[in-house]
Amino acid sequence: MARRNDHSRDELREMALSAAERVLQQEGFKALSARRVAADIGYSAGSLYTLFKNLDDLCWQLNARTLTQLLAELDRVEQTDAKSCLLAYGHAYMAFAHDHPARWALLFEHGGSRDMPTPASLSERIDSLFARVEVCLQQLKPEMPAAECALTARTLWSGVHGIAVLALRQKLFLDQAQSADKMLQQLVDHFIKGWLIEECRDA
Amino acid sequence: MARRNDHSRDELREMALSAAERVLQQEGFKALSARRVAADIGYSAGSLYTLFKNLDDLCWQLNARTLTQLLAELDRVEQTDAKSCLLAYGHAYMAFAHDHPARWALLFEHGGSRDMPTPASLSERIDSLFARVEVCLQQLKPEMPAAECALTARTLWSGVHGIAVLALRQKLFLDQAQSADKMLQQLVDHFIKGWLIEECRDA
DNA sequence: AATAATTATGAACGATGTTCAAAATAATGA
DNA sequence: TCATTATTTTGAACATCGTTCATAATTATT
Repeated sequence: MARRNDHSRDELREMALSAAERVLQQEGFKALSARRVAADIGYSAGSLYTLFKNLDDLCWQLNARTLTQLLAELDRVEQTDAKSCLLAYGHAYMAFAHDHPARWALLFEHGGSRDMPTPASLSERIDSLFARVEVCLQQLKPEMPAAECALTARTLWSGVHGIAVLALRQKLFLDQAQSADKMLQQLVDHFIKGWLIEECRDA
Repeated sequence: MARRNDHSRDELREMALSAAERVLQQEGFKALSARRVAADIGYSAGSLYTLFKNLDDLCWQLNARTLTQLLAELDRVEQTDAKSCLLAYGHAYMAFAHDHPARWALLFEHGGSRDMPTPASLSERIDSLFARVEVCLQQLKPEMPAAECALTARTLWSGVHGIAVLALRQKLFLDQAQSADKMLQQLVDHFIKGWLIEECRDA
């Protein structure tokens, strides 16, 4: 029953999001609740609804943060050769998924219910991710029209994403970890090769 | 408070699973609850716990049914040419995901929390799915060792899965529906081409 | 007909998301 | 300095959730 003014509104939002990330990381998706997050930052559950419209809103904002962090990881890639760069992106992507499974899963499993549209803050970041892939592809095929470039980038990256999903969810039933790396290598390798080679007969 | 014996135990389980599927299909994941399913078959919530260990158990059994239905869809493919067959599998897979979004999503989003292992009834069916892909690949490269075949099948199918995921979740931000089909075509086409061509210089 | 075995119930428990009147504090103006 | 206004935080309340379990109601068996 009080105003404490210990922190600004933005500080509180930041604290709440950090707490939510901590809960996700350490105790998984099922442990994430309004009361839990509120308790972790020393406030009551009702207070969260001053900072966020509802829990969905908190998740959207959380996802935006996750994506910026993921993009930052991708930007640590230093390969200049286009294909090596794509592979390094893939590795970074899968490493991120592996290191932050709950947050990464939330990225794709949240908001799946109804027509609820993905907020712009998210779609911008996703586009920015695809843009990095497009740059690599453009480098491999300079004369390629932009539309094809966008499509191809999404095809290739969907493949990388799919490997990450099934590996993380353990739906592959091979001998675990390094298979995923091999698969990534295979995917990028064969896809790029097949994409570049137009001569050499139509198989 | 009574025994009615209107239906056998197995009939009841069947009714409950069907009701759950109906709820998922018509009202989405968030509408699925023990009380809802029980009410839909004219029983009380507590009765469900005579039929299933808990809601997770119901979901596992539901997923097993979903997978058998998916496999049946795949078996309607009639292409004999290996590559056309793979493409047809891909189309069938994505059509299924499109037509049964909630049940399909449950297949991959359920049980993601902890070390809870995928039950054998599920992993068997998933293996059976991969087996179909392996047959096609084996046909394209008869001399290929089984281990490589298994890995390649999973790589290719992860790609198909990834396209389905991102298309369904609308994380691609192209002009929707037919892009997914183009992407599928692109993926299978380029991946297979790149996989088959070993001569023709190493790009 | 009496007894045993089964099956369905609904109340109960703790937990969830969310709302909102009230309470407590800070800011402001006198 | 004090009264007033504006802001912030609360905690109780509501409906819902998964789950358990003693008990009631019914069938099966003796």
